[in-house]
Amino acid sequence: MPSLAETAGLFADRTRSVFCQALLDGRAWTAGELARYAGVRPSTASEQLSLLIKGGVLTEERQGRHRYVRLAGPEAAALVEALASYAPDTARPQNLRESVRLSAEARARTCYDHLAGQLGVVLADAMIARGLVATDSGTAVTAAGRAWLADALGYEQPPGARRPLVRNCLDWTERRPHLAGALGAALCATALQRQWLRRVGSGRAVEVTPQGTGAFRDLLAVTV
Amino acid sequence: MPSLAETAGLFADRTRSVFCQALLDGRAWTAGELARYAGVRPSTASEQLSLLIKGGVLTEERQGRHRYVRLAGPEAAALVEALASYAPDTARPQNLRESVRLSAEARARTCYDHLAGQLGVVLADAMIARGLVATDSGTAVTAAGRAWLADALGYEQPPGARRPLVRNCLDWTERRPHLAGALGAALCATALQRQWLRRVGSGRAVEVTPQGTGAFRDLLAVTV
DNA sequence: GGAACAGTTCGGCGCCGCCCGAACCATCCC
DNA sequence: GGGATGGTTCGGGCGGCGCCGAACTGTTCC
Repeated sequence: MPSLAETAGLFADRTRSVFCQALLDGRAWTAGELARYAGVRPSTASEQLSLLIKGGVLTEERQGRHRYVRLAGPEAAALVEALASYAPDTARPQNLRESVRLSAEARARTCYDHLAGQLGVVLADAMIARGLVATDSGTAVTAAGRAWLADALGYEQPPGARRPLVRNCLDWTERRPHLAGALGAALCATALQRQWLRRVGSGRAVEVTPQGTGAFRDLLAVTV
Repeated sequence: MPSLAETAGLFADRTRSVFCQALLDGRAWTAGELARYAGVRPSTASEQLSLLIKGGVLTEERQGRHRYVRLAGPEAAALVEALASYAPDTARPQNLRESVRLSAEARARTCYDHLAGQLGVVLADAMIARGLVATDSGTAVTAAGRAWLADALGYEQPPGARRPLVRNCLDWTERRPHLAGALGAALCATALQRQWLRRVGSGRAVEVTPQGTGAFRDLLAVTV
């Protein structure tokens, strides 16, 4: 059994922590993707990934010449989330503000590059209900979904893209899946850019703006 | 807002992690006590404590020439617990075993050097009910409690001891207090030594042995 | 005032950890 | 087979961090 210091040490490095936060989307990334994303050489990424795997934070899956890694499980993800969202609130008195922040994050927050919290779950439900995403065999974007994506968000999947368009990401507060993947990321980016959402406070919480309420109703027939 | 790596770095050191685990008992320790406990010089302890305070993990309270520190709050304690109890379970398939481990820890586990979980709470209730511990003004061991402690556990408070005999420690799973302090530590140590309890698995879970069931019934009139 | 004690600050030392480049292995594709 | 690509291993360099001892400040007690 590892000591507290050993476990913490796994995350106490910029590169490794960036890896873990990227993997919070639940996907399996290749070593090269992570290296480029974190801005380090492949050799460095390889070493750091091996440490995280040995420490039980990640698991790997070899396919041909690729090395896919993902978070080892919900506990690992919860640990990453807890460490990432730990806010010191050095001045204890304002418990009120702290609880406001936490409930704001429960309502709607970003989960690395897509949306989570109640908002993320509601949007995922709506897209499934409207037939934009199919869940019968795994998770896939339907033809209607692709059209919607191009039409509503102006997003076309770049040719040769590795990242799947859509992927379930279990929400650690809601315990229900929301949508990650390129679709989730595009939706989140568009919503922030067009000011359907704006970030509140210094954390990861977001809130729906008035025009956002209208946009989400028009696009997905949901009230948020 | 601190980065994941910064937050993790606060715990990624042997000395600082030992401090945090000691403070899991909910008490306020002085800088000198922690230094002796961790086996480092006072100057080192002073520096490391300042880092933990600046990082929002601990809070300090100066009284005369003493510097008392304690965990900053439940979130900090939860983080320490999560990091300390993170078990890799590298082989993912056995989700069953994992859930068994977690429920075993909820029933009965060690909280650094004393007992927590449902078992810890039940024992604390029994000791209060039998008048061994008084909770009217703070928490204190009664005369009967001292006699019981000497008689049942063979424990005498060493002269000049700093550590209080008993102290409430809020349980993060039960949300109710159990007993920490020298009493809790002595009880836990005795129970393990006399095989009233034994550790199960590689985590912090313990289970009550058959002779333990009898011992706890005889000592405290509780069935566990 | 003087002595004992708790804690802090500072300089310096040693080690460990992160990163890179280069060389190397394996896989895929033509 | 040959070339391109993904990944690993190894040696080396550099920086930072944790530790200590020594000197200092502040508190308590006689």
